[in-house]
Amino acid sequence: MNENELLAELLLPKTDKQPEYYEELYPARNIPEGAKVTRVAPSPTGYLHLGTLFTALVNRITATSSGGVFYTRIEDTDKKREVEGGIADIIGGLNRFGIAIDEGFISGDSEKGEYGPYKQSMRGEIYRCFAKDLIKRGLAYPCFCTADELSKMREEQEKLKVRTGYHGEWARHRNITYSEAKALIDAGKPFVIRLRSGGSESRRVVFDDVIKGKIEMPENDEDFVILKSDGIPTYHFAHAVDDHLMRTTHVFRGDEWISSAPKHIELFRVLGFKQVKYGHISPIMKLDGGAKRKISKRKDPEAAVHFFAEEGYPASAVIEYLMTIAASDFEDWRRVNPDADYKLFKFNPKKMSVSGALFDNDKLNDVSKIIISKMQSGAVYSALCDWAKEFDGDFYGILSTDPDYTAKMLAVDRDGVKNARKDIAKWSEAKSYFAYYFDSLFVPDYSTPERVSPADAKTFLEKYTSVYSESDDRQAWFDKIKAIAPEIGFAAETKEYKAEPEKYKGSAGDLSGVLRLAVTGRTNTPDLCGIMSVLGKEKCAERIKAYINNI
RNA sequence: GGCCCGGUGGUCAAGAGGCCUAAGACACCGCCCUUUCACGGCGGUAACACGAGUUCGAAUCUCGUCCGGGUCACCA
Repeated sequence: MNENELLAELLLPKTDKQPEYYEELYPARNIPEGAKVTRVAPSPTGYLHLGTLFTALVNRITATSSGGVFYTRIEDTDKKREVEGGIADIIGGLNRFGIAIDEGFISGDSEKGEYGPYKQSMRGEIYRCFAKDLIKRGLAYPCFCTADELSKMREEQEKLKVRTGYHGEWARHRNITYSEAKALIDAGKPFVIRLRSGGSESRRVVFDDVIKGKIEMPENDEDFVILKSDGIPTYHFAHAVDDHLMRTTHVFRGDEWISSAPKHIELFRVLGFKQVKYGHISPIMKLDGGAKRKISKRKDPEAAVHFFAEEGYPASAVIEYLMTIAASDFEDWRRVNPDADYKLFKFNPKKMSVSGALFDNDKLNDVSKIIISKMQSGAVYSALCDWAKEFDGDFYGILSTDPDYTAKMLAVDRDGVKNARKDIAKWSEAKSYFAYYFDSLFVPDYSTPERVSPADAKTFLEKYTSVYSESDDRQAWFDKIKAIAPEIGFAAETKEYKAEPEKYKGSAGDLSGVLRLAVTGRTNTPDLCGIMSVLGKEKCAERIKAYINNI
């Protein structure tokens, strides 16, 4: 054995597999030409965040568009930051948003697929095997520096105004010999394994980012850590080993990774792996005061995807909105395919924005309104109840008191209508939106519309009450309003009023405004005729009476 | 500070030297339609960060400035 082999045995004595073993264990995937293999590799240090969902979506749609595979891998190499239940929350969240997972973790505690294990903490031997191989080939070595020594070194570098980091002359253990290492190990000193970088700051690495295009940077020359002192790999090393062995073709990840791409590229090279393609995604931003900044899980409630569930945005609305950010040509496609599943959209990473998009709540609302407006009342009923059950128990109690009534209420202006209303954007708005259907939520408004005096309103409502019949269809219902209009100085037709406004006090439209106010306490509601028929004659009469008595 | 990435209306964005008098969507405003509210239709306000250069011609190419973001860990 030569010195390097001796060192490898000394450092990782129990690791006995060769890289070839894993290469054979995880053969090239049998997928069509051009199919892309992508993944999302969350670290269970918190709950599912918007950025992770967005990244997952982009990876998912890339795989789907190319007939490839999308898998999940858990990056739990940092035990200190791990959060209980994190995996279940993240994977469960992905599931709820309809991000189909072909392989890897499909729930909080189960995985499937031939390329596992899909949790990094279960892959220790694999990393060690590749690290050992690097040591044997003289491309990695142990470093015994303590955190303290490292920070002293850093201070010194800062004082000298040289680039900080463990590189070149500063790489203290770079030339450590077998016997030196052995002495330190025998003395019980902990160590990490560092890459012996062959890079130079004066040379450039160039890579073609599938989103951002050509990126050119100085080579990595840092002897960065690949195996931590507990034998667990750093992100960089795990990324190279895992994505190679799992036969990933494309890695879409947050653009905060751009700066470490040279490290990754060097790793792929020394390990003899085929370089994966990178697509660096710009972060979703948020306006804070006047400044744009990356959405933060600490400051912004919408950073945690849970927020959208609480607000009651349909999961599909959030995805639809994210798609509009992900692909600039998505909305064009949507116009042509208004009802198609977004998964059919052919995603082209070149159409992704290179600068970070500001999270636009107005746009989300609009997208969500469109989605809800297209739902039939049955679907609205179950989605609304599901939401209320979880987030607004009182409202759920109200909704479920009389399911038939609730169903009828939701059908107004929805089922069998050509152009459905774009009204509510999220279920949390429903309570106030539908308030007038329930006495416990109803808030009367005893004002009158602009062109209608309280006296006329009273007269109109008194006349109207005597002729109203619950069985009136829309036409009959409105004919009755029109019949009364001329009796009190209002035009029966809007056109008549507009033609000769001085001749009338207003039009039948204004009078229906009175009726609306009396019955619903609102100036803005869906089809009033439909509402009144759901409410029932008695309830309507009661509200009208109260209104008359109070204006 | 070094190194990267970016900068077109309030927001998302189209744009690959002449087709730009700069598309479309959201928001906002107006009009039309309309029983109300919507939907829909039509229209409007509003942008190439700045400065040099290259070119007959620049939103587009180059350089500089400014501004924003990211990153410089035994975190991912």
